[in-house]
Amino acid sequence: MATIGEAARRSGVHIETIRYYERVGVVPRPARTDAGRRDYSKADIRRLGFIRRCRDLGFSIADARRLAALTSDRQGNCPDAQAVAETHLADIRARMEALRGIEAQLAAMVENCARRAQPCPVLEKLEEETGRTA
Amino acid sequence: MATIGEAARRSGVHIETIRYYERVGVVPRPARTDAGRRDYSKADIRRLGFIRRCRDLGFSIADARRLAALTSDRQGNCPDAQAVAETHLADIRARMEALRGIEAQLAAMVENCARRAQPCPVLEKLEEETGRTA
DNA sequence: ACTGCATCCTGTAGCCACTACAGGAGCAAG
DNA sequence: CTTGCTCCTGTAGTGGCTACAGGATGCAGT
Repeated sequence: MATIGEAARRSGVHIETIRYYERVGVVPRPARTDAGRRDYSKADIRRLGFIRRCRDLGFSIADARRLAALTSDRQGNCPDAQAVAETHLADIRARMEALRGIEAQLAAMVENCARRAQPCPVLEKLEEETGRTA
Repeated sequence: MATIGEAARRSGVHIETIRYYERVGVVPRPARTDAGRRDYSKADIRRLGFIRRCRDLGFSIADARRLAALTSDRQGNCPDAQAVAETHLADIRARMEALRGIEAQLAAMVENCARRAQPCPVLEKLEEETGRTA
């Protein structure tokens, strides 16, 4: 059993974030000491680490909650976990695609700047009358 | 001179977003009709389109405001616009890098799922005791 | 026993860039 | 004159934290 500070150190989740996770129900409420302080079990701390790894991989809190709920019976729910991961992977790839497009446009603008083009290529491009990109 | 609805259609910025932009001061307050309705000039609408193109390229509102302020005297301020664009480009590239790492990890997990690995590779990976990725 | 500091508690407000109402007023066509 | 569209203001919600304010507790050193 550990204080919130120890749980934070061991799980890699900030104290304030741990309390936030508790508030939104993505981690269960831990035990309390007689004085009313949070008291974390090893399982609690493992759960915090699980959520952090989900977040590091870009999963939403809602997805992290879903994935955590699947950890109880592993075998049967693998298709569910796989579906969550695949949907997220598709989303990540879409975001990369969008960034690639932006990157290309910005790179072109900056390159024209380097060529000392006149007038300013950045502002020229932004003043262009275009339809929506998105 | 145009209503907010026309300005929205022509600039590609939603009505609610236009009012939001006015509130945060990234576009100037437009004229008003006698009845108190917003009345947009061509310059106003151009400015809205400018801001939208900035946002489409991922610039923050603060950057969009800075860039818009530079449009008055073009030649002299090109280095300023270039600096804003270059900083943003670096940020975009960093984000792409982060997504690439995530994409690789997710792709590996999902691929193992396809191989019918046991136990569930997605949950296994998330339960690993790791140091922080970020 | 007392002092001082670290850590903990709750609750609230701020961040970004919108988005979604609620509740009301005007305006143009049939 | 009614219907339905657009417009107005103001406020609250989204996600995922982060940063206080203002107080209580715990523990080490003297």
